Amino acid sequence: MLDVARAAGVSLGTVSNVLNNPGKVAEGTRRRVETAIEQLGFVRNGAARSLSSGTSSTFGFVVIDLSNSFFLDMARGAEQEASRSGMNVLLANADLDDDKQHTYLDLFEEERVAGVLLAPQQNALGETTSLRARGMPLVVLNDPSVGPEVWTVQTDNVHGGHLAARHLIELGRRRLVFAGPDDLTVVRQRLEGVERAVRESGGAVTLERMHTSGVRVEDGRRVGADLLARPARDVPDGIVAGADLLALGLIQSLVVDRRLRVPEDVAVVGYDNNRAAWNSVIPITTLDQAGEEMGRRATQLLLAQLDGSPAGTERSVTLEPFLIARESTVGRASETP
Amino acid sequence: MLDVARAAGVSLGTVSNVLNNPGKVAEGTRRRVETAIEQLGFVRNGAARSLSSGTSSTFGFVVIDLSNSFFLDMARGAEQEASRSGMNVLLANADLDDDKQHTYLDLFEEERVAGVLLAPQQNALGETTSLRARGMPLVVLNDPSVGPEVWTVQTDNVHGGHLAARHLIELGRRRLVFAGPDDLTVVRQRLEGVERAVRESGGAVTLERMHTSGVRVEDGRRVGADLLARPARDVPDGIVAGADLLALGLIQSLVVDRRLRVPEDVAVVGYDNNRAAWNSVIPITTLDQAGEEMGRRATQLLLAQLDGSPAGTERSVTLEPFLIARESTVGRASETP
DNA sequence: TCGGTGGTTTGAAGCGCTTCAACGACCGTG
DNA sequence: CACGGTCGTTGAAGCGCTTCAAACCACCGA
Repeated sequence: MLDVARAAGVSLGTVSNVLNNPGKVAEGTRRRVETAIEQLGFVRNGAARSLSSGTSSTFGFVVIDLSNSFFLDMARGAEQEASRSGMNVLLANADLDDDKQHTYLDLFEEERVAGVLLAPQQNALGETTSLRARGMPLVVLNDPSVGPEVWTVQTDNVHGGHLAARHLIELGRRRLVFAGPDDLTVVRQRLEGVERAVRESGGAVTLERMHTSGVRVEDGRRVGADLLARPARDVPDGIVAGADLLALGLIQSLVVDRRLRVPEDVAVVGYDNNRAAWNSVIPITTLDQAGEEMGRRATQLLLAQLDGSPAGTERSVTLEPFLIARESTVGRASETP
Repeated sequence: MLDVARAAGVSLGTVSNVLNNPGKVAEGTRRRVETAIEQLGFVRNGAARSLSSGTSSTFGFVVIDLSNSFFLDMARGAEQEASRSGMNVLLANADLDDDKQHTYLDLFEEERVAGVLLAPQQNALGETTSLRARGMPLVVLNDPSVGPEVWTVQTDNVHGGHLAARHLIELGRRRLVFAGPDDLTVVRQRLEGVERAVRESGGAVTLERMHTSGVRVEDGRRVGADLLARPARDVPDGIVAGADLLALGLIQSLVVDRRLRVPEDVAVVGYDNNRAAWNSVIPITTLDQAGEEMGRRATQLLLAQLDGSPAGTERSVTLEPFLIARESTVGRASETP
């Protein structure tokens, strides 16, 4: 920077002003400095800048699994919102590994980013509190298990489950199945919503719980094989899958076998609006959690924290998921993309 | 850090040594310092560290489109390799936007990361040279259009196309189609390989070129619709799709229609080994480009640059893609997962 | 007793920037 | 003509760390 100053015949402070408060510098001087910067190919040292000013223009986003398009949507939303305020978002993929999640949170803390977003494995409580303790602005996305002192953005999974089941019931389905694993809070909440919808039907609708060991495509295929092995009277006419990949595998096994038609015999609803859902042979009706919107809102909360949020600011945002009806429940005709 | 020093009754330099050269510090002293660090919840300031030492422990990876699992694989591989040397990888998603790509490259340069990985939109030449000019270590992945002065990791697309076509020919297919857009260098190279394989067959095999406007699922469905509209004698018995999503859409439209069976009537080969390929109703035979391996090798090149690479070091790595045979060509029996 | 030795610890000099009090030149005003 | 105000500009004081020459301190063998 000193070189630039010399080349332009001004002092260090002036160069700094050109960079940070161009308004304060006289037209001619500014132009001279800019030319010098250009010619010397000067790029200011961000480390020095943030050390000196104590601020940074980047947010860190630790994502537990970027291969899930839901999380990537969040990242995209965060990026959008951040760039509106001249901020950047750097991503760290924890790849389903708790240690990595930890490592990256530490890294962002060391680097003194302006704030941290975290879309964690379930139950990130331990780490998040230690960050907050050091006063690093933090927003947690999609983790229902954190305490009220943490700023969060979530979706209402119970409501989503309710919507899914009601959709099937309104289509005339009476024997429902909920398929999914036991060990994910969000899946349990979705089930809760389904159960409520069934209860509200006043006995007209039955619900069976099918357990899977995870939410992968294979788990879904296994559910499909199970259904195909049943006598006709035990086959449900509507299924809510705990996640899209599950629904995808299920539908695939039915489509290949061809004895049970989707949606004529069995209507299927997924959850997440994963890319997988729209790329399926039979596009899957699903609950959109508006990942981008979550990312945007989370970033807004982060910005609010930076501005020394007014005391009354709400720390927690809950978004309502909405149903996207596709072929897997309503058939080809009335598809809404 | 001064607080830590005082709390432990030592000098600043000693605390720094505990952090960076623990071997140099006497057992007892070290323990005292560590306790103090623990108690005060001290986290060293990365900005100051990298300003002072002139080094950083993080790499920046600018990815043109993280929603493509191929690129995510690269990121995963880079991460693996980097962590073996105690480095971290921060991701920036350009989201198919050239400006963002530019912005993030600038950001990483400002932040003085230890090195930059770039998996660009085609033809990133302009930017990469400006980075190299400033001496920032850089490795470009998967862009055939950069010059020889840039360190790169690539795959041999011509060879991949050749493998794909040979696979079909060996299965007895004689009327081939190559489907894909014109405007992607990598796709053109794949076509080149296919053409060579056809030429090598000495006239026994015919090749038709079908143009698509992109490499999305819809483009593939359109190809499928086109085939279905043809009289039987004009239907190919083998198709090489320029990318997996294309193959996916194609297969879907055939599966739903059911007049053409895959692979009995038409065998389909994709390219990329995208997640979409293995999650397809009929798992897709595809060419794996070993994204993780690319990420690992790229990181190795970066590390080599940091170590002041010995003069003779190869600057460019080309990996051979390999074929993964799945149902879409070999049917259910002989699937290799 | 004394210089030598090697393992530890110290403290001051930066790293490249931002910030801010202070300075100077110039203007309009009383 | 002196004076207070403005607008631009300057330069020095840090920001929190690493680095490294120098100091220190037993302890050893001569």
